[in-house]
Amino acid sequence: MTEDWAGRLREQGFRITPQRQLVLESVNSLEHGTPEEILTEVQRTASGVNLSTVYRTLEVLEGVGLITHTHIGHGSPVYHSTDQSPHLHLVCDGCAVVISIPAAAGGEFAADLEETYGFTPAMTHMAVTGLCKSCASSTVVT
Amino acid sequence: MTEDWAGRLREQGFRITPQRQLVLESVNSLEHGTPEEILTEVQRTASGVNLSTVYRTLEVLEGVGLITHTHIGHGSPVYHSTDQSPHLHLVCDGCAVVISIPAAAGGEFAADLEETYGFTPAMTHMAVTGLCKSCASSTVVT
DNA sequence: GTATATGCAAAGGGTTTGCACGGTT
DNA sequence: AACCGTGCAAACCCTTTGCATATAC
Repeated sequence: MTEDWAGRLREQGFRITPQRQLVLESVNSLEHGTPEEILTEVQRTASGVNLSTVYRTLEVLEGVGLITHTHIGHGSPVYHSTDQSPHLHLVCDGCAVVISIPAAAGGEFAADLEETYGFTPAMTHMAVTGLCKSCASSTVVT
Repeated sequence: MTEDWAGRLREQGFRITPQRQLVLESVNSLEHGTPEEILTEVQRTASGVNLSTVYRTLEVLEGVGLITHTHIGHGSPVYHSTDQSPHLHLVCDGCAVVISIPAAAGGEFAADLEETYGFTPAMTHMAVTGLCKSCASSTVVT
């Protein structure tokens, strides 16, 4: 975990609270946790913490750059520490498995979009959906 | 609009109703409409149509292959006719503009994912977020 | 006539917000 | 002591569902 997470918060005028520490630790340990999952993890240590606190805390932690989130399909976004090396998410529409791959894998595509359309993609922010190997071979087309 | 939309529905055992026609027409004319927007458009002709009907109808129309949807960030998905040539969506985080580009633009990237990870992406299903040219140059980083 | 589609209203998931209390600084 | 952060509950948005009625076939 970012060693100076507390300093990071203080610098920007935020206070250090047990909730913030616990949420940050949970984001780290879960790796791809939704707010609900993060709450559950936090509550293993501090059962009184509220879901709204988790949402507010995630916003703060993201604001100071300690975490980011990715939209992985229809449900809640998932959060991860910015300690992790930047990665893209491949989400299988069949079995919902999430494959993380180095952000560099999208480098050429990103450069292309930049050049051709003047658009600077943040490809880590939205997952790429599709079918994983096993689901592609056993696909049932409705 | 797909000339034989009615046949397409009938073939699969669905009935032809004014609502289905109106929803399909609205999806066509709006090009990137959310369910709510589609309802509003439909209601210009038939004010009594209900939002739940729109949802159910979109599901049916997508099921028979007349329309598809794309997730464009946090809000509701947007629907488009399958008559349109397949395209990717670039969505600006700054001004929310949606740029449609030929699906072919992602071909190399897709081939790469396939080869390296055995993953077959459906890149038209999730938008690519990022910053458009003008927002990239005037970025206010909070 | 029969089964499907619709309208309505209620319920459901996920997220945000107002407010008073409690904790950090 | 002042102010920020939290818990709680209510509100909110989007979507789905149960049910009785209406409609396409």
